Amino acid sequence: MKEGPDIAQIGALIGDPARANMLAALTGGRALTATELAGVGGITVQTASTHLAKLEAGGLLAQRKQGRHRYFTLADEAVARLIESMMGFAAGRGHLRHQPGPKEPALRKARICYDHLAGDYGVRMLDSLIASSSIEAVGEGLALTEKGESDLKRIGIDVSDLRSSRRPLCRSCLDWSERRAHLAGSLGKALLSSFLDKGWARRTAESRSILFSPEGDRQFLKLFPVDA
Amino acid sequence: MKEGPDIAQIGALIGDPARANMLAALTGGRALTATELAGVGGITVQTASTHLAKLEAGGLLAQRKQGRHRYFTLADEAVARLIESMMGFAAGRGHLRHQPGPKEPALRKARICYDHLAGDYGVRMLDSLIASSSIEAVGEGLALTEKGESDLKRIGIDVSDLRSSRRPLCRSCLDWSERRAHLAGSLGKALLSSFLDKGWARRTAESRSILFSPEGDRQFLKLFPVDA
DNA sequence: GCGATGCTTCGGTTACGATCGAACTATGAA
DNA sequence: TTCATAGTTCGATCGTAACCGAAGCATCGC
Repeated sequence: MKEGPDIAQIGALIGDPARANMLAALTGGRALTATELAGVGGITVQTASTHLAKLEAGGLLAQRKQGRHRYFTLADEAVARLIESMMGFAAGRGHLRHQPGPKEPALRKARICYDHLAGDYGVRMLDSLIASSSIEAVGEGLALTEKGESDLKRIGIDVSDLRSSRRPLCRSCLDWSERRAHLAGSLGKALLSSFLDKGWARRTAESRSILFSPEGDRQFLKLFPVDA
Repeated sequence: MKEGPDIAQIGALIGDPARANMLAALTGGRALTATELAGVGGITVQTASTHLAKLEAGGLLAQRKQGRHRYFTLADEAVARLIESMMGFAAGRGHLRHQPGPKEPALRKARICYDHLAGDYGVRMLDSLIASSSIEAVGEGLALTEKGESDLKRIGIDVSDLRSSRRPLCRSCLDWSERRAHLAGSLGKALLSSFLDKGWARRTAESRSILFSPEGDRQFLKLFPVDA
C-alpha cells in the first residue's frame, strides 16, 4: 500500500501546464533564461521562478549562472528521453500537438545574444579563434593570447581599449541553438560591432536574428575558417 | 507559446499519489477491481471511482465489466511501457521505492476468486477443459458440451442440479495473476467445491490462497492435463 | 420479490498549489 | 556612486481538485 511518492512526484512536476511547456521548450537541448521560459509558459517571471526551483529540486533541471542571466537546461539526457517518450505517448493518444513550425533558420544561423554573436556563426567563430590559438581555455574561462591580440589589431580591434572596461574581455556563453559555447564578453561585443560597422551584417527590426550580406558572409567565413 | 495541454495532462493524471499507486499496481498486467485499487491507493471506494473514471477518460485505463465486478487494466502496452519508464527514471533519481516483496507465490498458483478457482491452476483447468472439448467458446461466453457433461458426471458433478440455479453455468472470468480467463459460474463453483470436498485442497484462514495437498495436486494435474 | 455486494454519483468541505504584486538581491554598465 | 536589468522571495488571493458521507444504481443469489 505505502509505496512512497515515486512516479507521482515527477508526474506532478510535469503535470502543470506551465512547467510542461517549459520542459518541452528545453527538450530541444537549448538553454533558456528564466524570463524566456516564463514567456514559454505564459506566466510571469515570479511564477516561473518558483516553477523552475521546483523542477530543479526535483532533479529535472540544471541551471548555469552566467552574468545576470541564469540559463536552465534539462538536468541530463535521461530527462530529455522521459519528456520525449511522454510526448510520443501523448501524440499517440490523439492529443496531436501544434508543430514547432519552420522556426526561422536565420535565427539559428546567426543572432544577437545580449550584445554578441550567437548561433552557428557565433560558435564557429569561437571554434576558429581557439583553433588558431588566438584564444585559449583557462579553466572555466577563456583568455586572449598575444597572437590573438595582434591578429585582432589587424582587423581593427584594439584590445587595450576594451581592457579599460570593467567587463571581462572574454567569456564563454552557452549557445542555445548550438548547445555549445560562443564568445561573449567585451571582445565578443566588439567583434559583432565591427561586423555591423563594416556592413558585413545587420540587425533585423523585429527578430533577434543577424542577417549577413553575401559579401559579409564570404569575409566572415574566410576570417574564421573551420579546418577539417 | 500555446502548445496545448499535452504531456501536462498525462503528467497530471500520473501526478496524484493515489492514481500513481493504482497505475503501479496495474503495471504487473493484472486486472484489479475498483475496491482492490482503492486499497492500493489508500483511499475510499468513492474517491477511487472518480480517479478511475479520470484515468479511463484520459485513455490510460480500460475496464471490463464482469458481473458486479469491474476489472480495470492498463489500456494497452504503451501505457505499461510509459509507467515502467517513469518508474525507472524515478528510481534513477534516488527515489528508490519499496520493493513489492515475495508476493506469496501460493496466491499465484491457486486461490479463490469469489467462489471458484483462480490463479495458475484455474487457468490451467479451463484450458484443459477446452482442449478436451468439454467446454467450447461461444461468442463471448462459454458453453458446456455433451461430452463435457458426461465427463463431469464421472467425477461426481451433476450438471442438471446446477442448471436449476439461475446463475449461469459457465462463465469466463479474467484472472488477475495470469491475465487470462478461468472458469467461473456455477460450474466453476461446483468444481472448486468438489476439490475441497475430496480433500484435494483446502482454503487458508487469512489469505485467499488455496492449498493443494500432494495427493490432490497429483489428482488435479492428472484430471486436467496440459498437452504440448 | 428480498437483502447483500460492488460501484458510481451527488454535495459539501478542505487543503494545496498556482498565480501575481511588491519588495529584495545580484550583476552589469556608466 | 547610480541606474537598469535579471531573478528570487514574500505575502496574500483564488481555484481547483482530492476527499469522504450518503444516497443511488446495478448485479447477484436466494
